[in-house]
Amino acid sequence: MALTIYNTLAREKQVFEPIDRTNVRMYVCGPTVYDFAHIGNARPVIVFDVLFRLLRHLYGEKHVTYVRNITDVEDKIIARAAERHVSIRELTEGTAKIYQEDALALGCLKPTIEPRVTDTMAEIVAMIEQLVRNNHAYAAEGHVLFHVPSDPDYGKLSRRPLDEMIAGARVEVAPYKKNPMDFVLWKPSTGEQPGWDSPWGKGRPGWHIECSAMSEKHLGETFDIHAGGIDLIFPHHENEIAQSEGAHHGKPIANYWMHNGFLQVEGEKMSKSLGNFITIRELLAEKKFGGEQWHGLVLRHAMLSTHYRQPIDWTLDRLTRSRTELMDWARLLHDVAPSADLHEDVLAPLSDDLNTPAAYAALHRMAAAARTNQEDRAHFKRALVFLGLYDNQKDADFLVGQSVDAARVEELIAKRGAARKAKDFKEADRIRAELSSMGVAIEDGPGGTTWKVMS
RNA sequence: GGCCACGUGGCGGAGUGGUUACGCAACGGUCUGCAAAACCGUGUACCCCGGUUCAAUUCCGGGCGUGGCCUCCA
Repeated sequence: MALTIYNTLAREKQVFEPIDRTNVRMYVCGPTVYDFAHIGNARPVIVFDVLFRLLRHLYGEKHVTYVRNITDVEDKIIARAAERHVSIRELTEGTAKIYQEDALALGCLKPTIEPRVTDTMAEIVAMIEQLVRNNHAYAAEGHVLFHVPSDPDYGKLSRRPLDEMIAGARVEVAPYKKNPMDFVLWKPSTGEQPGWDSPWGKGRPGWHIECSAMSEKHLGETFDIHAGGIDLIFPHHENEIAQSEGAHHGKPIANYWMHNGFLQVEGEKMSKSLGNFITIRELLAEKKFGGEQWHGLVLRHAMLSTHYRQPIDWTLDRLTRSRTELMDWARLLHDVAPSADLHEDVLAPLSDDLNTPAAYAALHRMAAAARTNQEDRAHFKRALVFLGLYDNQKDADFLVGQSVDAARVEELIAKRGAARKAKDFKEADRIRAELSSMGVAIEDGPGGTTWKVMS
């Protein structure tokens, strides 16, 4: 089965052909750890985790290297640390830890490597020196800048003509820039600002160079897939290409570029000013969205119900439905042993540019079959586990922060059973209503009365 | 202002130059003390206007709407 990927560089779907089948390499731009990650940040984390899982399935677990960086040097970090009167280290360590916990709660596998900018400083300096030697960069007033006109291919990812960008530039151009488009590779640090020694004095890296340096360090000069949010296409990814390919004499940095679409909340742009800004942590642990807490796998299920390149509207309705469905599946699959092989009906749509909604159609067929057949249950469970959507939870586990007194429920069910036996249906219905008011639904089946928590 | 993406039935959401997924909700039925679950059945949608074509939701052009980038926000 051929894997096809929509390559932003080519603006078309292409058959994926790895450089080295025994070491397939992917890089995803991770967070700048100055604050909690929001739900929009969760999208690439989840989506490209599915890609990681798929590649591991296709090429073998030991033959895929997934790098997701943590950017722990950046001006927003400096500002935030000063605001809170904590050290930069304290801020970045704490934020990075929460990010990693969030990713785990969202059902994501740990990346192979999670490099930090602060551990990559020597490589960053070396790459900048190489760019200077290759006449792609110049030093000026303690800064080192990438000279955009030195790269005739500049703009090939975002497909923006240079002259147009310069014309549209709204920022004041720093006087030391040879060209308005030139961007910073290294900038001087003074006073309290974190800094590292370099040939250009004490300073710190610009925004884009860290990804070029970290990807080269861990994946080599050319690797297979580079991914991130669509808003990173310009300028971040464009500049990464310019840096890496400038340093490596034109060798491509990555063969395939993948970008996930944007997320909105209840039909509006998520922003602090609109008051609809929502972090992953708030969804998981606080009752801030719809007055409820949400299980990480419910969030994952909701996120994957739209194709990754489409815009997604993050709504309460979507989460509620995702939870209901997951609970239904859990009732079917709890304690079922998964089958060894992954069903082709799920694999095929995933292999078509991660078409998760089409894969979900297959899951629904499998769910229907699983209701009557043990073998189908095993296949269905295998598929859900593969997608990271299920890890043997009970249905009520997906109702976070709600608790039901199980002993009391069982007691009422027994009383109702006695009333039914005595044909006192009025009393039986009263007890049903009482349970219902507790949020418990009951079902009389051939094996007795079962109950579930209503979502 | 420039560039780009998206606009599918009540809702979510794939996909396709002709045979129109899938899920939720709704409605009808079987079953049930009543229900629920399960099962069976019902519902012909593709923003607007032109164009190409035997045929367009699908291709092209224009418009409208929503969003993104151009301003170190994924």
